[in-house]
Amino acid sequence: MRVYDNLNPMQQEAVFHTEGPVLVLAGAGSGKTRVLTHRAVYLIEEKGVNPWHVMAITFTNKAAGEMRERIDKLVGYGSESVWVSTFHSTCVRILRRYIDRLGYGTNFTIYDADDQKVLMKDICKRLNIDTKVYKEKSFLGVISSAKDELVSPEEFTLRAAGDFAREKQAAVYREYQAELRKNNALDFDDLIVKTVELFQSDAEVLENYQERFRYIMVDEYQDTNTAQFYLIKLLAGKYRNLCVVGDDDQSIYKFRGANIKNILNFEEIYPDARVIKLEQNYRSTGNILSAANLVIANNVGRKAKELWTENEEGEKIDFGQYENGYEEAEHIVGDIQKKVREGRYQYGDCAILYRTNAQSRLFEEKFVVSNIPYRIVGGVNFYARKEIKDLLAYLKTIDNGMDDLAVRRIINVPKRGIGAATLNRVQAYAEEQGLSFYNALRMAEEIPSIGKASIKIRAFVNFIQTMRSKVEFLDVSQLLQEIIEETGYVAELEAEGSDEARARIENIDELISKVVAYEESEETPTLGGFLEEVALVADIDSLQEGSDYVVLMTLHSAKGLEFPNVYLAGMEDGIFPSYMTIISDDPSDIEEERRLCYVGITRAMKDLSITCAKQRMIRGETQYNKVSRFVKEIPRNLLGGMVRQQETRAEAQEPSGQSFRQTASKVKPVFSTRNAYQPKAYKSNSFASSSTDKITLEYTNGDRVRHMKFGEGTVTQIVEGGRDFEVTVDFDRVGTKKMFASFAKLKKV
DNA sequence: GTTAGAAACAATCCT
DNA sequence: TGTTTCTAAC
Repeated sequence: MRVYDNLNPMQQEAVFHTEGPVLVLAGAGSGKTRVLTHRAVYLIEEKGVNPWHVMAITFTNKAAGEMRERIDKLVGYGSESVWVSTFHSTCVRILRRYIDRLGYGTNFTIYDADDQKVLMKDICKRLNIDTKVYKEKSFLGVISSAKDELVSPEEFTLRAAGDFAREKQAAVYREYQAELRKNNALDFDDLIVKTVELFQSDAEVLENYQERFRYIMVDEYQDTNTAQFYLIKLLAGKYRNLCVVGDDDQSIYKFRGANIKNILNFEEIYPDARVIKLEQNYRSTGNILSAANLVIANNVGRKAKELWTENEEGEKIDFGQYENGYEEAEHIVGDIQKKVREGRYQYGDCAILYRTNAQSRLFEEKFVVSNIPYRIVGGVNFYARKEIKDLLAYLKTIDNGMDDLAVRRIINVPKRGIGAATLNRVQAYAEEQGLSFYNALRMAEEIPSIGKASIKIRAFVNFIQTMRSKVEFLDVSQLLQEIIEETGYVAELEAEGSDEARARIENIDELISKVVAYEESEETPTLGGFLEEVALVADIDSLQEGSDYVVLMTLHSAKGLEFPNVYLAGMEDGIFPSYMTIISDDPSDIEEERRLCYVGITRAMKDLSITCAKQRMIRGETQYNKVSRFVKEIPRNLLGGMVRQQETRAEAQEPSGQSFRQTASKVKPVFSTRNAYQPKAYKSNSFASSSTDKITLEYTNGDRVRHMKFGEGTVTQIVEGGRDFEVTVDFDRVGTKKMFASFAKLKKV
């Protein structure tokens, strides 16, 4: 029992109590992942449970990957049969096997937010809905919430009777669902909903999985929505060995349908549940933890618990208010630079957290100019970029001919001279004949009044048919290469020659390497398998530990992570808590923001800095914001830095006509970096790349190279340092800069 | 049918 | 400020 000796008594109880329902209320940094992994190990090694019967379910691939790794390390034999997966991947796996019992094809496609929007637009047009009055997005929101709550189109319709607006939504929902079925596609929410439907309608399938998953563990239980709740309830229905781990204080996904009652009422649904609280925090210093406790204490209706730690008090929390967002960013970047220079931290120890993705831009500019390696998590997903979606649409079309959306996306990309008028005729014909869009294309010659366009369509169809016939013989990567060749997609971009086109080509190269990586990681790689993986990756999944770059992300993305040195930026009323929650008439909205703040504070291990700005540009307008109310909930004695004067201070003054640079010096505290803010030279076009390949340089001393931001220049020096190169370049426009090759992405010209 | 430039418009957070 | 949609001219 050696492994378990490192656990504290509460953790041990959670690990050893294997039979029946268990609720583990695990505060931030209290070692819940350790509990989960050790529990899996205990089941297998001490209780003799077949690994095959053990399931651990999470929300992100990253969390699942970490858990898998740790279980593999601890379990001697058979750990690979433990089912460790996310909710969505789990459901996809089940549906790929059995969804034909619900009348879908098992090669269904998964629609992302973009696809949903395109589809919805189409539906609104068809139902004669004025999208100026009723927005597509609001319909999608309504549908998504309905699905989170397991409300079917039929039930929605019943409930809507008598209410004009609701009836309209019901009609849209019905149409939307019918269209998905026609395209043999599922949206994200459907993955869960359809699995629950399957279990409810097919006792044989349910029984099959109940038998398999005799011991179930659920991570981040406070984030589950109603559909996920039923999914778990059904699965655990037979053996009832269900262990859920969560923290009501970290419930921050109400907007996504998370139902906090799932965790708050667990004991009512499972009266025999054992409840275990983990309250010792191993992550943060005393000061940081006190701040977190005092902030969250302002919420009402929580499960009583208070974190404590044996760690030392540590540094005070550094607070600073700055004139504007630029100075805030400058200070933070300067502070990181300083701490790294002093050897206190590496770049990889530092994280900047903010409320909205838009806030990342200012930091990015500073990092680029300062030549500090950084990585932004979130924002536009790699797989949502135009060029990537185009190529994926080709693969999808080859994989599933019923996915009209994919076909429409690429039929005229690259330009084939097939225009809207022609497509409308094809569409009409398809509807008339009850064909899918693609099948209508195949019969182009039959379609009246389509004329010469049918020749162009024929060429496209032939291409797709040829590719389909090759699926069996070619690897996915070969398939992709051939698509790129035959369509001339990259060639067209090369011809264009703009910076943007070059960036796109880089992305396409990265897509190719991702395909190759997929083929290497999988025993039996398939086209469908790749598309599936792509549909389910989140940006956070690609964050790898041990890489030395500063990480920037939203507070939401940061949940579950920890960093030695954390910055909470933009702590202003109106930003955090957000404007939306301040004007909301539901007071619980503010509480959710406060929980988000709690999550943010508890990410920090040793150093925490809180910053805000007096004025800030939001969508071209200057806003003047007060210091966040959450900051005021932290007592002064825990704060260091330039604090005090701010609290009594009234609103910021009128903006003078001066530029930011000039007003800067008078308020700028501590670390005034020498380089004043430089206006950006070009449109920022940096793409954070996740490739980890060992780099080789395509240029040497004296070569001409191009940098995304600095333009062209001449290489004057290359110094090898570890697994990277430090390159010195004399740029035509901005002078000499030193940078790391892996980060600067220099291109030989 | 395609393109570029102008006008309109937008309010977090995400698997 | 940044992105999407509309319009007009090729």
